[in-house]
Amino acid sequence: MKLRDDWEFRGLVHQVTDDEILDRLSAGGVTGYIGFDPTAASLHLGSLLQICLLRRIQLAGNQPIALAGGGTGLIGDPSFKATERPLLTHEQLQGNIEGIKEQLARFLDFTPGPSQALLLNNADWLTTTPLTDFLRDVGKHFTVNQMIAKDSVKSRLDRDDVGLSFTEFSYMLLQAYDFLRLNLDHNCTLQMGGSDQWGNITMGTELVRKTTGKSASGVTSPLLLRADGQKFGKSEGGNERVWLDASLTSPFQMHQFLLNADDQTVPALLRFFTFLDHDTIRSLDEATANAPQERAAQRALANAVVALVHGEQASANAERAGAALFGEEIAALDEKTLLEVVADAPSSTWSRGEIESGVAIGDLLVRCDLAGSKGEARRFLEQGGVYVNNVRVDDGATIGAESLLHNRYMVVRRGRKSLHLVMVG
RNA sequence: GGGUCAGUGCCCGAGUGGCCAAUGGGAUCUGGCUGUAAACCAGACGGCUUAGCCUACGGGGGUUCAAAUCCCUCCUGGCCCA
Repeated sequence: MKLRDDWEFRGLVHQVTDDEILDRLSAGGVTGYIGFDPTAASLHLGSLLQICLLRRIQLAGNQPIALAGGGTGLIGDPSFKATERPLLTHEQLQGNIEGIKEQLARFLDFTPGPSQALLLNNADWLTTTPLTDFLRDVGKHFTVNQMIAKDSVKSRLDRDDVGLSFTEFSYMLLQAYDFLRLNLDHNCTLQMGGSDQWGNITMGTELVRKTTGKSASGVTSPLLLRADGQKFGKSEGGNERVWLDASLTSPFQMHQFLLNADDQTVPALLRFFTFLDHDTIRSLDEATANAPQERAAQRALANAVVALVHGEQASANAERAGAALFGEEIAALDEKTLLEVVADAPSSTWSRGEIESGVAIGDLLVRCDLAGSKGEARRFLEQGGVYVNNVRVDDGATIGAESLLHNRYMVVRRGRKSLHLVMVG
């Protein structure tokens, strides 16, 4: 299977600077890079698509470079952002860089050879290049006229309530310089990224061409949208992203998130985020069409992605926990299984005395962090959204020792998916 | 620096002295229907010791019986001029 055919099947290509780049990648021997913004200490599900691209080119015999944006992170990418972003402190940035470098390293193969992955940090050259050299060598190749014409900043320039600082405006030059440096130092001839990076990527290919006289290529992947048009990657529990760091988004939560993917989006997710072969993907498409309630595609997706990010064991555990939580009566579980099922849920430890003397359900919710205030707790109760050990509880109820499972545990649930484990200790 | 317009609840955005905890939309949350989906329907959506009270309309001060609404000042941003 040639890379070109695979990528076309998967729909991974949105825009290319030149179509032949796909043939060169298919043949192998190309060095390509993707930059990762250190805006947080962990990468998220959206970045996983980009990570997979690096992995895909490596598997096809090319050299992938994962570039951590330690230098560009000091500035901030304004592409398609509605407002100016506050600058990260050097400390935050340093911490974020450490976090994402560690994550990136898990997905690529660093064993020496022609397609050995590299992990670089653009702070290494961006913070050491003299400003005057930069302006003469990089800035001179671009006109402000073309820079302000970019779609990525156009909306900011057209709006009459927010502006665009020079700092952020200059970002595209820094990214272009990254490409040039990688081209000169590592013979890198390809930059990939999400479709929002197209403008920045073409700045880079242009700079390489003008400086070296040689051509460089760019490939972008499509933006992933849910059936309702929302950007993919928000978790169900609010506005938080789905992180790759297990301490921010547990394997169980990630598994649940993917399991809940809607039918319209699953085919794309399977193609973007998994390495399953084409026949398997096609049969999963059919399964969704013929028996959507089985959610075979969602299950395969969740298992594959969690296994990729967190390992086979974590994936199996997450699947088992979900099955137990949504399929069986929680009170029937033995102690060991119960603890596995709620392993990811927040928990709190209570004294036996306070449980035995009875706790008002409203207070319980607030203390378990399932309600932000007593007023909110009352609302949940009135709406019938509160469960103790999967049994609905009414407002005014008092919870006592009789609710303890195995004489020690109590699973408090708000709504469909918000859990809390109460332990007597 | 000068002029001018603006800053409202998570976001957008009404409100120009009392009827404003503040219309509306979005997001979010809960329930219903389903497949632990989507769509759709219903409700909620500042806090509390909840027939009431407290805190809120960029910050501070003032006028008034009474201010998100008027005045002063400061901060922040857009646009125009220098």
